[in-house]
Amino acid sequence: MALQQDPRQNHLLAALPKDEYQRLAPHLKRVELTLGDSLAESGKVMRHVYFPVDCIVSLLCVMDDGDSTEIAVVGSEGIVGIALFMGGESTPSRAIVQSAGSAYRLDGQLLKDEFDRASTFQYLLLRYTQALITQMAQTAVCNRHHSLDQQLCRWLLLSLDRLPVNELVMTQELIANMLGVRREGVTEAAGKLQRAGLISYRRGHISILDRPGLEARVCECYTVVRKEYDRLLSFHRPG
Amino acid sequence: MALQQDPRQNHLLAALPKDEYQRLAPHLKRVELTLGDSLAESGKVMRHVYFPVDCIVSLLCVMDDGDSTEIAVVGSEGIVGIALFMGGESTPSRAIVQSAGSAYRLDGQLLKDEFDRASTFQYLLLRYTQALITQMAQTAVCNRHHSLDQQLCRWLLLSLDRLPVNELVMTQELIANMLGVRREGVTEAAGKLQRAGLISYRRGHISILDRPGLEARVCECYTVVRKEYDRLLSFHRPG
DNA sequence: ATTGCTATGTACGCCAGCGAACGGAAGCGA
DNA sequence: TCGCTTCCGTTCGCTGGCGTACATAGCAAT
Repeated sequence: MALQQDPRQNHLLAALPKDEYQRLAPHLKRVELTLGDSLAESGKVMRHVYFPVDCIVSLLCVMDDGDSTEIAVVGSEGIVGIALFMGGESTPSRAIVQSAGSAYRLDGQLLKDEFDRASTFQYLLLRYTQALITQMAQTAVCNRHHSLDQQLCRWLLLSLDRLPVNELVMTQELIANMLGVRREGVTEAAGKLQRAGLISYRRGHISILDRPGLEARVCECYTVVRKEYDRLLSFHRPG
Repeated sequence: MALQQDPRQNHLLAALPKDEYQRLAPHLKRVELTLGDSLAESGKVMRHVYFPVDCIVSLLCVMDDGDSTEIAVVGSEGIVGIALFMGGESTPSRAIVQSAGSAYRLDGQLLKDEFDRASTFQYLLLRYTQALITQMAQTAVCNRHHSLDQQLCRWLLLSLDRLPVNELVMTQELIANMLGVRREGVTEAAGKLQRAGLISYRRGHISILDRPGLEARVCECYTVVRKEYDRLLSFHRPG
């Protein structure tokens, strides 16, 4: 159905006034992304940005020894490729598809041109970037102060907020990569949540059974990020 | 002497073309900052931005239980108050003076006006913000993967890069607050560095004796941030 | 159904950093 | 000079997460 093909399922695109959107629309190309796809590599100049509609993209810092840590996630509320309008054209982090789905791709130069019109688009992208900064800052704090259990809750909730369904396709191994911890640690933490009846796990599929229960366990980091996203990004879809 | 009073000791101001600088100059007010001064409080709307010249400002996330963690530091290469041009007007983090010195203060509305001219100023501020993002991301990674010893090295080097001298006035208690660890942990880590002849500690004063030695011990996080700052912020002072 | 791979569960020793408690010493002010 | 405050050093037991190793169990392809 038509709605399924609407770029305006992405919140940033949805918030654009008509004229700005119509300038961009012809250049938005729908792309299907599958788990593990890379949208940006460390230090590599980016040629496009991506507006997710129903996928989730992780921003990961990768270390010399191969260990990685997720520093933020992006879903339909955002955009992948902020370095293009911030001016750096690349970042030291990678962008990896964490949950398969669709996105709309836009050429980097067109993005910059529209950004430089000092339009609503610029306003939206900058506010979004500030929200993203908050997420990264809170990730740093959480890494320092909170238990793996709580971090897993935070991670699950952040992912759920960006998905239309209550299930995510994700192995414990992958979650461990995201959080930058051991796989065994995730097994144990997930086991606790499962025994508490909050989630149900089966071979690469996590179902959330009791979201309020998760929210009761999660550390404040999730709430801080959530509120800041609401505050900064609660613009209305224009007529 | 006159140079001491030059706002262009701040690199961002220094990089402005003449006309843009002259629009701002009359509104830049020099302020003396002392250790512990707060330039921004969590959630509070900011009225000014600050361009440090020889002080260091820490951006801290404070948790409900009072624990805090530094997510980035700002010196003469940057600006405190990015939320003002990013659009949010406030952030969930605090900005605290970590090393006393001077800065130039600018009214938030004037900043926004100049930013919205889509001028060099905007270009510089956005690039700086991207560098800051890298610092925050790398802080998150470092918090996850590296030992307190290495983090202390990283912290010392990041601070040194922003100071004209080889000594910092800083108690171990404060460093612990910044890093989000116990004071005893800092004592131990600093003791190792001292025994290795890299630093010398005396009651609130740290002298760096062997900077290459520190660089040899520090984790890659420092290097990544350093390189990204160099890459993004190596613009020339215009005639 | 069998095979084989991948995902998950569990166990064990290890260590960095935590929390708490205390002693000593450097500096400051009276 | 004395006394008080702040800062630094050290200890001890504890625990969360690490590294390693191995055992089971879904799922898919043959």
